[in-house]
Amino acid sequence: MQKGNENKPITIYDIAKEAGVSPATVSRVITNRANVSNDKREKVLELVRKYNFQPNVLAQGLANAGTKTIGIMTADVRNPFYAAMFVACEQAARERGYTVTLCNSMDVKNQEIQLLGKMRDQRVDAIIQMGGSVDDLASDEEYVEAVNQIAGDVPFVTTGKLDGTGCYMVRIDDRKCIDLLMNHLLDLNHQRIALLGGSMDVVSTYAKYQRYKQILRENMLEFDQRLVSFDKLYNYEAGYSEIERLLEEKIPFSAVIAVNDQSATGIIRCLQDHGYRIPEDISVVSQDNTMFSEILMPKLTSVDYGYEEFGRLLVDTVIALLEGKNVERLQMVTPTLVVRESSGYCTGKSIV
Amino acid sequence: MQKGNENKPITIYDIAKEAGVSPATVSRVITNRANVSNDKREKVLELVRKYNFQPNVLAQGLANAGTKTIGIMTADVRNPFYAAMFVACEQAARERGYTVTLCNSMDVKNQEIQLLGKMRDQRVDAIIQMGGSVDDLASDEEYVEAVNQIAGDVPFVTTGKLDGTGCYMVRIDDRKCIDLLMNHLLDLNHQRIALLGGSMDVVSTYAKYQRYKQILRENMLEFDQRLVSFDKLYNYEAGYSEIERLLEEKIPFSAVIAVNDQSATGIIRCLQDHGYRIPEDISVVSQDNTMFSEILMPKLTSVDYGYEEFGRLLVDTVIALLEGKNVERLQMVTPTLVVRESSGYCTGKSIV
DNA sequence: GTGAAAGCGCTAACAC
DNA sequence: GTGTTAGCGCTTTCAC
Repeated sequence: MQKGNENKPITIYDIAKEAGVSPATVSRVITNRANVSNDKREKVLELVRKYNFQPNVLAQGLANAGTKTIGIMTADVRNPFYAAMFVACEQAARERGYTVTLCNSMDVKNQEIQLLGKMRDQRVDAIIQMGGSVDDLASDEEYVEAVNQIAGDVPFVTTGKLDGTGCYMVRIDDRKCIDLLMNHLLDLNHQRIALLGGSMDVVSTYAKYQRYKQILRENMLEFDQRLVSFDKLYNYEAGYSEIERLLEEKIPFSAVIAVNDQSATGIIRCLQDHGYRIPEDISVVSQDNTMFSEILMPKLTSVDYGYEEFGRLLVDTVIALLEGKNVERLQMVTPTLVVRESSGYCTGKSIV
Repeated sequence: MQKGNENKPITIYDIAKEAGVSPATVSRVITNRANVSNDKREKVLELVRKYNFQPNVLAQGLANAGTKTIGIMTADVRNPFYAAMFVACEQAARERGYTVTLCNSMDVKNQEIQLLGKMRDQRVDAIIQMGGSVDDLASDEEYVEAVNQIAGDVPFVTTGKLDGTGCYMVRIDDRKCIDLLMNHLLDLNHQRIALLGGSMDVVSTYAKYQRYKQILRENMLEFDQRLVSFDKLYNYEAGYSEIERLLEEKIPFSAVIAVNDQSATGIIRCLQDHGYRIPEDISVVSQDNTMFSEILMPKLTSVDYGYEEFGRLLVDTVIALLEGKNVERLQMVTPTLVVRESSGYCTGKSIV
């Protein structure tokens, strides 16, 4: 299968000697960066195939030719959203001849900065960051500085934003997410709709909140501050405690939009713990459409981002940048709605 | 924060010049591989700190000093088990001054072989593989060859096994998993216990099956072939369809051991779809103790592996190997049982 | 204990 | 077009 790995790995010198050309010529054909006569090119290519030759990436990197690797930083791959995104990026990169390398910041800013440094030291060609400081509504100054300094000459693309850094953004259309969800719920006759989980310090959450209010207004529906979360996390517990708050304070509502699938899970559990049926009594819709959506009881109506295309777009953007092409600073990913079991028609005016 | 990154990155030559020593000496102190007089060492160290100097890993790698990176191959990080393991390894590696790099084989053998090659080309110092061909009961010949050839001089450690490769194994004690689960269930008066999901072509699953039969025998309980899965997958669908089979064929049982949390999810959903209550009617216990266990309704009784220590052991093993230490070929991780809501006392002889 | 110098494998001027 | 040569930044003999 693999040949020529018997002893020391093959180098361009070996190829050059056997082909009767200079190492430079070999380099030229494998990098495809200069003209080489057809016969020499063929000869070299033949040997490359024969020995299954792969240029040493370390040497290539050292010689300033780039490492063909993209550094990806997520907040935490254990979150299915990031896992899905990472795999999508990995696949896309693979197809384009790039390698990816992953690190998790665990949402700790110091760690983020350090990892940025690590990536630079590894000479990644570009960096993609998902989650962490790039989600901040107000970009952290120190982090901005770090990115400017460390990733200064390396393309930096993110699913969030980082004011003052010339980073490239590939973002989910947050407004559209809410449009999808609200229209679905309004069609089902819901009027008292909660918006639960998450924090207004996060760009996307804040944008969604704004859109939510706007739609309410457009539909002459009352906006009730108590129905929305302002400074919560994005996990199970946040969902659980927030819905419990509504229940305990007896704030009426018939539907809830969860900030993501994990919080939706907590919301549903709490509702069930309190004896409510979903969607008969209360509808719950969510965002992210991770594996949880399929697996929960009831299955979740959730907004999907098209992970595969999302990842591909991220990687394509990085590569376009690397190739010196002109790229839009901000690109949008359009979400779609996947309707499942957790949302239904609202019969009563509002429950609770 | 970070200093000295203004222009071109600092090199050992810069340090050497400023310290009034030779580059070799600088190298000696940063690698800590030879004796250097105390005053020079101090001087160098001071400058290293001053400039926050980090040696170029590419150059180090090229000079055959290792890259300080561990390649990790999982079947699919979107599986919470692998995600948890990866993060655990990443943390452990970080603490020991190593970097990790992740790739997903998607359980495709050709891909696995290719990725092995990619890792070699990246000059990883060692490889950790979790899932994929290392889970095969009968190791695939072609894959064995690939590992021997490609990863020949690179320490190779896995959570599975690979006969004929001198790989190192850090494995979960499969028998113990079943002991924990069976004892728990037997204590709860269950007699008809199903073993669902997974395939007997997988080492761990097979070992568990053997142990299951043995415990049945020791307790004078009947073994019913129809109660176990032999060639299924490890996902939601597998769980769902297997339990449905039992239901449709009216095979009596009062408890089921799921091969993992994902299949447990399918099992529970199917049971609920058919109107059974858990654990009142049927107990479901699982393995992996991933986030699903906490989040499901009911919460899952599941076997935990101690991800953090597991990851640490994996990484420690790798590093011990790299340091030329003597390491046991096979090390065991001891699982523990986390009892939650999905298992309860069996009142009837057996349900269905 | 310490420096000089060769070499790791590749790329990119620079000649020819 | 193609070869020669000089790095890229580090480690490691080999002398001293």
